[in-house]
Amino acid sequence: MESARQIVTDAGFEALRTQDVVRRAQVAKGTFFSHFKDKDALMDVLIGERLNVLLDDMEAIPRFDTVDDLVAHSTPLLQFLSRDRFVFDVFLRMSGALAIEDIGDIATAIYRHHRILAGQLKDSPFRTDITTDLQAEGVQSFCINAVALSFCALHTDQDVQSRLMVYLNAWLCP
Amino acid sequence: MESARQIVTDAGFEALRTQDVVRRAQVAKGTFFSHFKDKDALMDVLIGERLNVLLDDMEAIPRFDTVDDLVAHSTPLLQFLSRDRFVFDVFLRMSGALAIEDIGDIATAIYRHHRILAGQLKDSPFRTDITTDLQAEGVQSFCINAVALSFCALHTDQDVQSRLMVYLNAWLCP
DNA sequence: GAAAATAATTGACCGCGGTCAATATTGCTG
DNA sequence: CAGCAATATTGACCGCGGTCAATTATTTTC
Repeated sequence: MESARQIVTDAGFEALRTQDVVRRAQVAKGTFFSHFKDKDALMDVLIGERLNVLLDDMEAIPRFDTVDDLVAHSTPLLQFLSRDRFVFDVFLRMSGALAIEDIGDIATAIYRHHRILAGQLKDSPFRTDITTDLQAEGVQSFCINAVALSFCALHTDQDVQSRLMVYLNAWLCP
Repeated sequence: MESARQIVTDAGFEALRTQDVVRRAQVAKGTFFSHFKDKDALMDVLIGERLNVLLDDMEAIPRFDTVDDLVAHSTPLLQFLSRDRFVFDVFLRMSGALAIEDIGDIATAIYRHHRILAGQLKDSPFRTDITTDLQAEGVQSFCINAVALSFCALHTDQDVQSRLMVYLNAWLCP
């Protein structure tokens, strides 16, 4: 883990090679794969811990007074995901899991994000015709969509935040 | 292309190997990669043509009278995407492109889907406080989200359609 | 403390995507 | 048709993720 973190710091997520990790950690390749199912599993942990740091900050917020407020407090997460296409791809790939036993850190972080959002939305002055759980699911869906479009050459007219703002105004204050 | 289609028909998208494609097509590996940037580019065409068949059907619909109607007519697309995890991963990966010149068939199909939806929503009896363009973007976002959750072991309580129904009722008829 | 059972580690090896210098084919021109 | 340029094709080769039988280390048992 320490070797992997160092490589990511030095050269970025995309440049990480299992060979380099094991060389740095002074172990054999097989040892790596006895600890991690595959390379994605390592990425899952690496990205998961980054997400959890950002979620720690987010958890401290009691509620959102406005949509602007929500978007502002979501910015660190959005920026982390939209900074690196490779990271976003791993994020999408690991966001769900076919079997309970391989639910990883990213998927867990997404549930945590959902719980945090739902809690905060409970005390926020938005629409009341749907549950805060559903509101939170929608917010997450729109966050992903906004980040995804930020990577698309045909959608360079808006940045992630302003796109999310439009979505969430329509979603939370119809 | 013909070789690739045959392999997919016989063994599925995930089992496709460039080696097998070139062997079947009686050409060398290098020839394949002079026609396609990488394997994903081939997948993009293969999946893109499937999507366009489904969109052809969808285009024939004039409008949606209810959310149920919209969901019902979206079912073929949803089922295609949620049938095969590998296909959905490629779909997500190819859904945007960093540069205009590598916008592929899947990304193009997504724009087509958006245009079709926006056109149909124009004549549909849903909310009028936001543009049909924005409505369509939201519908797409929720479709992706519903499919993504269908692959997640923690969300087996609902099927894709009923999940989408909940989303779209909240989105289009607030 | 020796022997047996269990667990951890190793690195040669494989499969597959992708590259590229060499070679063959085609098209063009006088 | 010869000669040249442009284009298409080839397959040996590379990098990297992942496997697994063999080996070494650790724990358990009597």
